[in-house]
Amino acid sequence: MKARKRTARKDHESAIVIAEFKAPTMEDVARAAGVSPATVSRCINRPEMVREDRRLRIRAAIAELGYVPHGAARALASKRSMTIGALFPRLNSLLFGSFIAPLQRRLHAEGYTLVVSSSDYDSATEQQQVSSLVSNGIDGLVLIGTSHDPEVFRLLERKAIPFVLTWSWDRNHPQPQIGFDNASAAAAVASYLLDIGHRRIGMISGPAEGNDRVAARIHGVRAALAARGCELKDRNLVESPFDIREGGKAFGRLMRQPDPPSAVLCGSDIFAVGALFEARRLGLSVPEEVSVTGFDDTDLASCVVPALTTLRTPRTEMAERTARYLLGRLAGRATGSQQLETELIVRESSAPPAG
Amino acid sequence: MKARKRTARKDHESAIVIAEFKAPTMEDVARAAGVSPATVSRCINRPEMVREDRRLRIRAAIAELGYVPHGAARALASKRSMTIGALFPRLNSLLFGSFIAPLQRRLHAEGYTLVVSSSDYDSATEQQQVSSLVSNGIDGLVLIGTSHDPEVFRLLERKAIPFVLTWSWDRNHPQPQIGFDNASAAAAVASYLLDIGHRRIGMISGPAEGNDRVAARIHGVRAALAARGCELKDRNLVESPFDIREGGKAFGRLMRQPDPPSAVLCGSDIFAVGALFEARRLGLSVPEEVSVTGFDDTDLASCVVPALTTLRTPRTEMAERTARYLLGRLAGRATGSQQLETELIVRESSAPPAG
DNA sequence: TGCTTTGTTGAAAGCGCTTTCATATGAGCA
DNA sequence: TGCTCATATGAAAGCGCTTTCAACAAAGCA
Repeated sequence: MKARKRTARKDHESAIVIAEFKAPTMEDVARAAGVSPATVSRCINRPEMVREDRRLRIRAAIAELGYVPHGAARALASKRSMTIGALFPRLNSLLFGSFIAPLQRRLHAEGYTLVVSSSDYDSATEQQQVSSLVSNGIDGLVLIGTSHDPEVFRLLERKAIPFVLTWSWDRNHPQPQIGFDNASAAAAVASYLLDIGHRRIGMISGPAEGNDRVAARIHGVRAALAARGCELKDRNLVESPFDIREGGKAFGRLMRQPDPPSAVLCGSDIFAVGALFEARRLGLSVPEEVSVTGFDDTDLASCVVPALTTLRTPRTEMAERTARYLLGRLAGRATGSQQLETELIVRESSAPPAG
Repeated sequence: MKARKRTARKDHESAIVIAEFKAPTMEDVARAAGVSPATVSRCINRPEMVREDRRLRIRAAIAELGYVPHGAARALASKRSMTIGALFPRLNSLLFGSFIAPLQRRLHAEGYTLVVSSSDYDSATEQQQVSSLVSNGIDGLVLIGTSHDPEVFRLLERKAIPFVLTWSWDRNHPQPQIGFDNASAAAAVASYLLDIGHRRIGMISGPAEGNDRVAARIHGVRAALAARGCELKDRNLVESPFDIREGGKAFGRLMRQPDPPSAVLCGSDIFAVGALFEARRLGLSVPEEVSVTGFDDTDLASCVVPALTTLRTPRTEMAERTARYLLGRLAGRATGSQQLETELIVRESSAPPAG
């Protein structure tokens, strides 16, 4: 297992022998098992092609030498890296448990490694990251939302890398998507609030610029209100960074108006949780004095007191379908876009307006 | 840029010509720029070695062809993949914003890609994941905690892959570490509670098995209590999965005892937040009737009402130092273990016991 | 028995880069 | 002018694998 490196000194000086570890290669395994490297390779990749006795010998040799295949060499020779990339605008906790984790679990089960990175809501960074992922040899890519620089798609198509857009669904978009309709999901929440009697509705939204999901949610709320003869007044729509504390501040701003909304529809559970805490600080009781709704149905939503009325987005299912889609594409199967359903979860934080 | 693939049919049948995209290689760039591939390679990796006029020509060719280097080929030839692995027991939100994100930012700034994965608190999975990471060619590895299978270290040493253990600090551990002393951090919280008069102290802890950080925290609390003539009774120590709701349940169990603790020390902010909500449900006021402390000082800690007294762990600094350490090792610089400081943050959720 | 078919195997040719190594060029100096 | 030295370049040899391809043995068939 050790290779000896001889550093010979001139003439009669003593030779210095340095022992150093050299990672075993496939050739070493082949030699140890008494077969050719080609057979070792087959044994690893398509074991059924190798006769059983040799297979066992090879496996024993692999175990004994502690052989670990060289991924780069493999990728170079086979033209597939067995890694999938996922590029998110930001790596936040919301994503994690419910989307990235199942995605990676599913991919890993098929032998793929998931590489995640973030673009920080910046188009140039996104391009650069996609390029870096492509350079790293990803076999497939998961993107969030529909709005991306055309250059990104050009590169992916050029390299023939399968990709899929998630977290949104837009029937007019040409690219493969696996997501839900943010506009109608948000509209459902708004309609619910209208149904139980609210007319003065406020909204806390993420920054809409460059974020199609956020924009769609705002649009959905506006549409739902308009359909019932209401409107979302500019002063009742406040954009805030995705952060609990900022959500609280936004809520404060909304509620300190002379004629505050009777219900605040939050574009994210993050905001709603912040709003709940802020309401408590302001001495406003939820839902008696003001209703608050969230979006996404994160873990927190059901833990919080009062438990949040929110819109459940099918993140885990989305992750699983995304994995399946990509794996399918990589296996040469053609699959189409998929629209997923969302569900309004009514809990304790919403009620008909007082009076 | 298109390669033409001729599928010739026999004899006089017409030939079918299929145009397909072929990603440009370094050779294509070299040809376009009128130089050799070697020069293109140098232009990418050590631009100062290439004369300016050629450098410009090469860059123009790269841009024009949309050339993206082939990472696997690069890794194979250069023997470095420019990726760093990080293996966590679980990918939870806590880690994300405050540790993984800064780690990846720092590494990315130096041209490295971070690959994260999780072992699910399982030693076999961990080994397998390390092996997979090594196979993927990581140049360095970040591990959490001190307790790992010797096989893991063997493999890393064998392949001469620099690694570092984080989130813990144990002066008796031989491996390079960048972390903090969980035992004394937890002891600090316990001492504080003792200082303000608590004697009946309960603790909600994560599952200690196979988790050296959790074990150290319990140990620290025990030691601090013992030093003041108190003890952590078995019935006052409850282990719970890392989950808000479970934390709440654990709190309920603690408080429903005939002689409940006057302060509950939580081994994680997660538990403390759950405890806060549960207290509200039980009609217990915090801190008047029971003090609650957290651990880590996550975002939530300061947002929650009442704001959490907690122990701040230096996650971001740890990430930065971890990155610096690994980058240093990769640059051939030798660096040592580093112990980081923690800080007790007193907020609203703790007060002297009633009466 | 002679033929085709099926199942296993090894030799060898790359995959797209990096990195010696040798060479060429021009500058610096005497 | 003739020499050395520093600098910039290209040719070519791999990096460790996968994957044709051809070879061969064993099996099936007539």
